Amino acid sequence: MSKKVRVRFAPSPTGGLHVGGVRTVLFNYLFAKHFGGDFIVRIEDTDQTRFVEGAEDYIFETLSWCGLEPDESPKHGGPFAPYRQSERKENYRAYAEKLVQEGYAYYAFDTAEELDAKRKEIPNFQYNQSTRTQLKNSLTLSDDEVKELLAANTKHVIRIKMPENIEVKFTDMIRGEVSFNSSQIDDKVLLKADGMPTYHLAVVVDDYLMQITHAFRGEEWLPSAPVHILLWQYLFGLENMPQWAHLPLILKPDGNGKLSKRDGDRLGFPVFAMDWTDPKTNEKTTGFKEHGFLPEGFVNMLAMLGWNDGTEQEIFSLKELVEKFSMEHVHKAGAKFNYEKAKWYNGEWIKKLPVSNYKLQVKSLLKADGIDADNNKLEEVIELIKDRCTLLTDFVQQSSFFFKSPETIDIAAIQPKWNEQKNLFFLELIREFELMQSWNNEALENELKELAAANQLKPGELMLPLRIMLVGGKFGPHVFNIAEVLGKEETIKRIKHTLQLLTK
RNA sequence: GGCCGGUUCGUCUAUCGGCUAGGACAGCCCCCUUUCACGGGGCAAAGACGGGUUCGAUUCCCGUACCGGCUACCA
Repeated sequence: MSKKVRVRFAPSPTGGLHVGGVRTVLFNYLFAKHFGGDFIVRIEDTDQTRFVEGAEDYIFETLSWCGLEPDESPKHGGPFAPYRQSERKENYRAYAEKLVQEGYAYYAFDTAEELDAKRKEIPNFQYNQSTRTQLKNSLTLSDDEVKELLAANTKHVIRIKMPENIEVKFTDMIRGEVSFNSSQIDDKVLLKADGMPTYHLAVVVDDYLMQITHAFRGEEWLPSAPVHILLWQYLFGLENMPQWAHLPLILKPDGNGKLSKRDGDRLGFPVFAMDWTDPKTNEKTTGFKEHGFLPEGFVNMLAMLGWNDGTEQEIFSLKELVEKFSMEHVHKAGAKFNYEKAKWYNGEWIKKLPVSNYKLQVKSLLKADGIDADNNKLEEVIELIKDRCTLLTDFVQQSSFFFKSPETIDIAAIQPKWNEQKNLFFLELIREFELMQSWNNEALENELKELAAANQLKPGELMLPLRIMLVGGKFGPHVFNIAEVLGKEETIKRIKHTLQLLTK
């Protein structure tokens, strides 16, 4: 590669960032960093009617959380500023005018209402080479009429004049050669009546101006690729065009079709990376982060949705992904999103990462549940239970009994086999526990076993009742580990409490 | 409808003409565990269909079917 690799992610700030979007960012980032290149974020806010307050900040917060920091962006600055298309508005008109002068585009004066009416009247109406001769534009109007309209500041757009019957082809990094016949493509608007460019013009101009070498985007863009190819040819030369890669789509888990926010709501899993509240409707959508995902797990899961390293390895850190990423192993077909597998990746990272990486998050999760956990004790507890958690939020349920007495005791689990002999045993156990000098896992286990033997009871009959007394239910790590962390006083208190419930 | 893309176990995927089609998630069974998980072992489960090309096709070509994307002065 002769030129420095430069890629861009070009979101429009219209709402929360969806997994498909983050995956596009990820592949951009991995590709750029693999080749020591730059990762640029450019905000495509050319549609002022769809602007949503806060969406841009949200995008950057999401990227930070994922560990995918841009090298250049409106937030990070850079030599090609500004990075917001609304602030680059002045750039575009000249290119559109140049296209008109050279005969590759034309002015169109039809109003949106007129075109809407056409669409109602004619099914599948398109503004294209067969219909443009009957519409109000600089191809049908005389030069004088056009000049007059322009001089009178008549609202108008600039449309590309699609050539007749030529093959437009390009080589996609993922799909190989893709070709289109220009006769099938309509005369897309390049410059809107408000003077803003459409995506089609803006993406070409800015990719050129920002010296983008490789352009990744979702597969839904494939049909408009020929428009972009032609613009490159007319404006900057095909030899300067970035290499395109159209990424496969992320599909809904059931049925078919693109994954949407609605699917998550319907099926009960997140679709956005982080919580997003729509400022207009106040509708809140929860994200992977708040669902208890670690950025490592989230990124790992996303990377494996459409890529593999050619081996059977599935767990990768970001650093490893950067090292190993290659376009040859990007899958062509769309992938159905599988939340169970997503959680598995996260569970693997919970087990793999040092507790210090996520201790603070668990702490605040507990706090939200009314538990103020001491740091040292929390770390001890997390070590004990992390193997049984796949989401950070699981820690609350799995650890709350370490910090406060269980709210409910599953007495039904011990009552059927409960008798006076066991009652006496536990009373005796309390006395023995009170006398113990060293309060630890093994000592406690030995104590219980010895006492059981002396009373001709099987330890197995006593372990479950003890667990229920301390935990409240049939779950959690080794019961003596729990007792050790709980300490003498609390352990005895909980045994006494349940004993009371049982003798009622 | 038109154009473009896609098609290997239920799901994510490996295979770059030699396959007893491998792995992972989910499922089922067993072991470990005096709870629940984790972990270990095992079982079950796939090349859409039809034609070519070839000694040999999951792999290459063509057609069909099915699925998806696009078809805005939205990105």
